[in-house]
Amino acid sequence: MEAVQDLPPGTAPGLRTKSQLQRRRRILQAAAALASRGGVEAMQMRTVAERAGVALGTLYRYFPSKMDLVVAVVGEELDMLESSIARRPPAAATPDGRAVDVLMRATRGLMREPELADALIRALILADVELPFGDRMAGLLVRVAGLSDGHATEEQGVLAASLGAVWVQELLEMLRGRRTYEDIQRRIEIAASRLLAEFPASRVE
Amino acid sequence: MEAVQDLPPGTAPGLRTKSQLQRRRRILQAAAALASRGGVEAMQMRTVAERAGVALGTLYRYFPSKMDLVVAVVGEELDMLESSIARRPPAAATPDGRAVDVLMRATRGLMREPELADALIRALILADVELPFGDRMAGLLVRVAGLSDGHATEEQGVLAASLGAVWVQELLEMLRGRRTYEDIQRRIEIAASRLLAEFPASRVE
DNA sequence: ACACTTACTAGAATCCGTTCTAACTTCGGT
DNA sequence: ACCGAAGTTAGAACGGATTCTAGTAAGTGT
Repeated sequence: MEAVQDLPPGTAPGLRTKSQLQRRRRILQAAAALASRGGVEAMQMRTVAERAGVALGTLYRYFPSKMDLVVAVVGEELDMLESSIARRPPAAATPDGRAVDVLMRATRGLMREPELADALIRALILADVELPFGDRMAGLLVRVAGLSDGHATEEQGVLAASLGAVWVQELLEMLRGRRTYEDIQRRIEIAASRLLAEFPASRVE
Repeated sequence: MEAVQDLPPGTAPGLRTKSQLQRRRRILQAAAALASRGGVEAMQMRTVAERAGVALGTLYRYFPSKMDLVVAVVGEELDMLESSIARRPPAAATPDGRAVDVLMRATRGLMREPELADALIRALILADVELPFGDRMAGLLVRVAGLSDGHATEEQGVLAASLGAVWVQELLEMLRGRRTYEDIQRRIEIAASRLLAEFPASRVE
């Protein structure tokens, strides 16, 4: 139930030897693979351990709880999203257009592995841990909406975070089978147009 | 993992005798009491059963899973919020003002029992069940924002639901200790002013 | 090489949600 | 008053996350 103090993203410190990095990698890989089909329930700690070729105790040394493991997996997915965005930045003309673009791209990515997505999103919401998720997503949106990374207004931050919250909620509804991709797109567009409309400038009609 | 088919809100059908209603009541009461301190983890099925003076099997007959139990408890809380609002409707002049009023009133209510709130919110978000929560809250917001209950635009519905999503997210952050009441108020106001600003009319500022 | 701290392993043990069993009650109809 | 269906009970049993234990391997400083 506690935070992952060690092993932050990137080249995780606290991992001295090469074999430890590899272990960590194997674990994350096994976890993601298992979750990809079967969802959370398929991703059992014993199974992950076994599949990663690691003792249960060791798994727990690397990830003190299942949640921590899930959070780490999500972190990797986010890394991928960010690099995808860096590779091919959203092209829309308006800030809200760009934000929608990014969110829908992420949505498509998640839809490709619904079980994984389900597991990840739920776990994230549940997480007691410092979740780099909401913040990271909000930061990403602020950035993408076209505000110089560092110095966003508080208001801008709040609005970006709000859009992120809406998105997460819509994803959950989708996972519950109550939204189609098109639903989400439409709804996110509506919310984004309100939340991220240009600040000082004109309002298109 | 499944929905509560029987026992909808109000006078729950499917409960023939008086003693069954009382059992149900005792269970819900015990559950809420346990969750009030100690949160979800304190609300263990065995404990609830014991404290309600009911066998474990019976508890499971009334509420097929812990989640169903939590959902029922939340339902009761929502009933209370709605009746509180009916008693003393929000007075603010603008739709977004009224929405903020309602949300902050709900926030205060939840803050009074943080452990309970934590348990309930998380469980709800997790729930596979048809959760009358998002919808109920969104409907409440639409209503309170001053749109004739029945015939809200799709856009209005989306916007109300969005504000609800933002609120839930902020609550979660609060429960994680990352927001104060004032934070939430400020942030909800910002989001609401964007999402629920008068539609055709002027924009202040 | 040696001692020592730290990491890893296999497996048992614990905790809690959930399911199952067998016997006992309660209720509605006759 | 009696019968069968449905509701209850105490308690055992099962499954999966998490914890604990004792012993083995690996890395570090001297």
